[in-house]
Amino acid sequence: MAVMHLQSHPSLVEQAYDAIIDEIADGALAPSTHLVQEVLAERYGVSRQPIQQALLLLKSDGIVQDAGRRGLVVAPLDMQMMRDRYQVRATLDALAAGLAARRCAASPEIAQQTKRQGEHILEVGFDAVAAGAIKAMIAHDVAFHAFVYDASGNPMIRPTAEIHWRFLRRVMGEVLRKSEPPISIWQQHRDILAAIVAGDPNKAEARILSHIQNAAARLAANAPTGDDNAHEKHGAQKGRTEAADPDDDVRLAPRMRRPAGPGAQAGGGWP
Amino acid sequence: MAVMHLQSHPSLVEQAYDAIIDEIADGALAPSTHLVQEVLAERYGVSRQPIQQALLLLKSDGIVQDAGRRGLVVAPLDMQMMRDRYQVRATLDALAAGLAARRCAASPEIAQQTKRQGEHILEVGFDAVAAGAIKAMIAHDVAFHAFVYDASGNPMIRPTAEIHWRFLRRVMGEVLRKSEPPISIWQQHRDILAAIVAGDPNKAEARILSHIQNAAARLAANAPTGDDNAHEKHGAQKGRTEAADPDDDVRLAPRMRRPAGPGAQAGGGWP
DNA sequence: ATTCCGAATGTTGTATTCAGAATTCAAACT
DNA sequence: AGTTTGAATTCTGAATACAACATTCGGAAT
Repeated sequence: MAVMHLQSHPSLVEQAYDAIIDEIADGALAPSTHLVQEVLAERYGVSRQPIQQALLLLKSDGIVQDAGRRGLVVAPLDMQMMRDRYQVRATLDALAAGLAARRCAASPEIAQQTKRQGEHILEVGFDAVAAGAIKAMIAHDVAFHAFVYDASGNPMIRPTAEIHWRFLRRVMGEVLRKSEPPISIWQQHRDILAAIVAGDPNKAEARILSHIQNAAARLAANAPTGDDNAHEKHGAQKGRTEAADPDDDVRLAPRMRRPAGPGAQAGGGWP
Repeated sequence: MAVMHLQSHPSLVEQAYDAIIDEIADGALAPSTHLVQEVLAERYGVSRQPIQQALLLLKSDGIVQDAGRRGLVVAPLDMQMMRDRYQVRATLDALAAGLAARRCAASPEIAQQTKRQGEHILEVGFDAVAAGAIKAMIAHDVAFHAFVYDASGNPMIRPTAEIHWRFLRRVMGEVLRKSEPPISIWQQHRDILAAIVAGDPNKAEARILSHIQNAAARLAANAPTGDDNAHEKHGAQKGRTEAADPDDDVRLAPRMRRPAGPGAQAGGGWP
């Protein structure tokens, strides 16, 4: 791969973190690949120092793990682990959807605003499906669920769930490609949003739960081969005129964030 | 504070991480304290390098945050945030308790083993309450809930919840000290365990939920003063013949862990 | 006296160097 | 031939060095 120079301001550590996790997510760095600091440093045109720090973060996430006595490897993608993470995410999503519904029930203004924001996300989501752009579909899926987390009014839900998204992202592309057209996903999103805006917590929870169980089942059905996979993908994708559209790219929150900005939310007391 | 020398094998980064988070948890480093790498490095007798990396990890946890243009500060302890984290934890604990109950219902052997392990934890927990040892009580409380996470059979729950424990630990001491004797906490633990072993998921979930709501309410009632607090504590505690008993200390999992050891769990497919 | 400019200082991010440990390779020995 | 020892190499963690930038302090100009 060509040497690309990173630039400062988002610190080199953050850039290295993002660059590496992206390469892992889309298979350019296959599971069980040995990661050598020097090699990565050279690839990104920086010293070993920021790479080492980025790897430390990745290791604390569990995205990479130490290999035997020396060095790190890309964590193998373990289907059981993915199911476990889907299950945790389901619980968190249900919590968020329920809270969001309650918030909408409590305040018409919030309901109104939630409706507007949600519908905008739905719109671009449907567009991505229509266009058949896999990466964009993933990005907008992330965006929809992040929207639900935020709509809950509990700012701790999003970062808690994001850890799992970092993993799930590794298999979502595969699943979307193999399974039937994902228009149903966005129909479910539409229904979830409707329940939230209508202020019906039970319905919102139930719908988002079945939505995620659906996704998990789809994963199980299309389980990528145990250890390494997703190789042709990268080559095949290179052809596709490299994402000019800025949201045609999967964006998670930057690794570093402050837990709650001043006045991030008014949040009523928890029942 | 005296210069204490850290030793290698648990890497200096990990040791620094633990040392700093401990000082934050028990108030030796008050909220909003400015953290200067050089100072910490000197205090622990290491170079800036491991300190910088430990701070990076702490920052990614949200335990410290950047202060304006330069430097880091200990995150102020925000009561709203604590409530939000309790809420997330409640959901995760309920998930774990429900799953654990289902597992017990499915297999008498597992139920038996869960019962034995759980009762042992209860025993030492009650002892700690009887002895009135605050730090030990916190440690055993952590141990009980970690036990429930593990009993769920979903190994992703524990690390997800542990993030929140790292914060909650900062206020638990305060709350335990101020509120009525925490014997009721351990009675609740006993009841939760009973429901799990009996294989009753609904009851287990309901009980652990009310247990945590209870704890959150206790926190709200004894909210430490907005920004800085817990100072006499450290001085007063110094007298108490520094924890000879190894579990007389709050132990969370080390920051670095592998997500799922080989054969960590057999875990049946999620419904 | 107050304000503005600039030098001195402090602090961080990044690079480079150093030391120790693990792996590899090869030659020597059985 | 197979095994074993040991030296060269590779790689990581930690220390030190360096450069950019922000803050502070002091003096000069108004």
